[in-house]
Amino acid sequence: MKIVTWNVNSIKVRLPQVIHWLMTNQPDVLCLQETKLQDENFPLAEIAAAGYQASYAGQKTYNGVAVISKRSCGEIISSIPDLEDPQKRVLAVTYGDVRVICIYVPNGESVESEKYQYKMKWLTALNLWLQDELHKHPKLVLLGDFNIAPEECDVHDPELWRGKVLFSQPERDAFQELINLGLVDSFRLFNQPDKSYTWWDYRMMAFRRNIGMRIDHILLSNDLSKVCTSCTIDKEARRFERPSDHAPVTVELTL
DNA sequence: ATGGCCTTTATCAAAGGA
Repeated sequence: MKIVTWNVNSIKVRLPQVIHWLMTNQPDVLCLQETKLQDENFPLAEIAAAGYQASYAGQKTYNGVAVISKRSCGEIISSIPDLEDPQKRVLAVTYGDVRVICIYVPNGESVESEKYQYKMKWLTALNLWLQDELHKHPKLVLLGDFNIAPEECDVHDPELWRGKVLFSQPERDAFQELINLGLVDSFRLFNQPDKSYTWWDYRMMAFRRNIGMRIDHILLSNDLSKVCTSCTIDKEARRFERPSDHAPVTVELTL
């Protein structure tokens, strides 16, 4: 089973790339963030023509998540219970006994901003909800754009980013608290190239200079980490014409 | 080096992203 996360930064603009990527890579499940469309505008027909189904929770202009898959899913949840939040950032679906939770964690803007407070509150609510989800679903995948670089090696210049949003200690602690629930960062189960990142700023020729951060993650419950055979970042997608600023991340599970 | 780019909605820029 091949499961992928990709922040596409507008499904409308990136649709040709998403279709191309689906046809080329044939994942079982592709989770998208920042679709930036209302549900009535979701390009279901084009995705169906590629042989896939889709569930989605979108809004105008901002945020929005979707899960595209070959199989139909059950048990959909599109918000964190017990969190009052109009922003569309969560989509949980089930395939057999595998729970897939696609998330788009708030960016936070800067550590001084109200958006940072919202981010931290959001992460606390996510953690509480995940405790329940893990009890209900021992085979669980939590994946998406976390907007957190967990370790020094996940940042091109840790000294420059120390204490800054995406790499501040409270955010890194919140990430660790998710790990402490019994989740594993699948990327670090395997030897990886140095300076592996999933996001590069559009500016400053950042991609060409590999000035990036690893902020998109696939966390696996213990049951699934045992059957994980790879986790890879597809840098080729960042080289596409008119690319997203994020690259897709893929895990393979022997299920 | 604090900004350069991209997307959206809406004008003759602004907001948000990370």
